[in-house]
Amino acid sequence: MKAKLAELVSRSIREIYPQVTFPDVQISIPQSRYGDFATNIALRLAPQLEGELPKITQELAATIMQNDEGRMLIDCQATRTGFINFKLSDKFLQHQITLIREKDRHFGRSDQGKGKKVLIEFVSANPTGPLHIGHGRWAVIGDDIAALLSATGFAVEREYYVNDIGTQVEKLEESVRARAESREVPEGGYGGAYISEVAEKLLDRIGRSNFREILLSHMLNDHKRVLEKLKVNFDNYYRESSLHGSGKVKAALEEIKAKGLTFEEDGALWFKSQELGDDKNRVLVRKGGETTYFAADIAYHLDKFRRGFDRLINVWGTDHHGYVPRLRAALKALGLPVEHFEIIIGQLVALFRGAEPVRMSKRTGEMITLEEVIEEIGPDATRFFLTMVSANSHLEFDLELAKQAAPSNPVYYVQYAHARISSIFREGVERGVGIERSADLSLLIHPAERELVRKLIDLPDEILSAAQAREPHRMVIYAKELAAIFHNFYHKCRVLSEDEKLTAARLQLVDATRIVLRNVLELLSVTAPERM
RNA sequence: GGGCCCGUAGCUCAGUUGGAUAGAGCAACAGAUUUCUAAUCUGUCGGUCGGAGGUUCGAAUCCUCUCGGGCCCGCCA
Repeated sequence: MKAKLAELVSRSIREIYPQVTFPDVQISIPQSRYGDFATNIALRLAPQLEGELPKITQELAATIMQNDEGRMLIDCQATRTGFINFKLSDKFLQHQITLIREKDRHFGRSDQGKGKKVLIEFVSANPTGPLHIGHGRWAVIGDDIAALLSATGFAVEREYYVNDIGTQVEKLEESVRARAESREVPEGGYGGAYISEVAEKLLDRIGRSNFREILLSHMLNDHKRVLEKLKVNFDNYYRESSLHGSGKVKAALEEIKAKGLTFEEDGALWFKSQELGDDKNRVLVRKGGETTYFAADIAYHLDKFRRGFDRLINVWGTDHHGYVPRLRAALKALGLPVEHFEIIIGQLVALFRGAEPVRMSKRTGEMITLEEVIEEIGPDATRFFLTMVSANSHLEFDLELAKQAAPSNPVYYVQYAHARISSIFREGVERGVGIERSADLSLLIHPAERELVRKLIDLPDEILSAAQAREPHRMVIYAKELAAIFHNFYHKCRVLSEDEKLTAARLQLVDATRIVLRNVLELLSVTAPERM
């Protein structure tokens, strides 16, 4: 919709001011008292044109109106402040109901991505302990971004990088073995209660030569199992060890060496990351000859690009933000397109029960796991709450609120709108009233009806901008707003009534609403219930 | 000490990449159902956008400084 209007505006500008070069036309959604859409283009054009702003604005508005051959607009107002406000015609809006119902599941989707390949890596938690609510947040954000990109025409793969080698894994194994033999866990090992549980479960296999692999599979499967409860599924689990086995780490290091970007000091091999924007140089090969995690990660990201992805997106927790410059430095060193490598940093989650903070310290072992949260409040509320807030804001997650079947709980509020619609159709069936093939949509002239259709048609723009910004929380906001507008409509406009024609028209509107609500919830992997 | 994120209504947060008189939800208060689900709706109350400078026709948004909170600063991953 925005693109259509922008095109109309651009065409009109070229017509009146052929000599002017102008920036992309921005179409915004103003407060409803101004109109359905607006543009500030006259404000931005005025300095170049030397004319008076009101005159330019008015000229442009008049031309736009003339050029609107599709009769989208009923009004196009120039304001004194330099805006041009658009009002869509009722006829145009009413027709959108039909289009939405025709597109059904496809409504909102687009092909902007043109099938470009995107790899999104997220969670990638160490297999050394249970997932916590923070992991849940990165998981949901990553999964939602992937869904948004799919919906906008990208070929997306979800990947989980498994840190299956190195010091942490060794410590894990030592800790489990110690517990299995009723010894104290070694210094710097893992001491949580889950270690004992794992030890107990794997006790009969602890003597096997491949015990470490058994242990790793166990931990990884546990993560998979929990993530599946959240409806997060990965296309690939990429093992760090495979990079070593295939010689990819060595090869990557050779490439960096060949560029003269390494040096030796204290028996270690260093990467001159400082020359490429990092605040210090980093070790690639340790004194003892072992490569670092960083070295493997370089090889991993090189491999991602070599696998043919146009764009890489990583979702990391804020505790890894300091790692960003060195990895970017490494990609630069290898001549990879850093501008196609994005890292989304997700801030932490603070859990509450009402006003009481829930402690989640690893040390005390009293950590609430992600699985416990899902069990307590359910996958829908978990996903919804974890998506609700922008990734770079801290999230205060109130378990009490998320659990409540009350209007103050936004998940229920949105789902209830969908259930209500389903209920209307159920009641319609009882009364022998169903959706007709055609209806006179011009009967939909109530302000609440207009407002509802007006909101429905935003879905494609909302998905597109949320995808481009990698900000799934916008979809939650949209869902809440749409639900609010629907509930308002529901109170003001009775759907099933004596008036058969109006009933037929409203059923179509309500059906379109159902489609949009369901599509949004589906995008967020939250269920759209028919009854509550 | 340095880096990243945050600071907007009593609380939790939006704010479309610099535009109009800064918006929601919750809480509080006052109302609404002979009706398709009251898990709902309507209205009222509520703001020096942490603070100070600066850039601009225009700043919550950009720059500098400053205060407060979170996270990080390893030859761990």
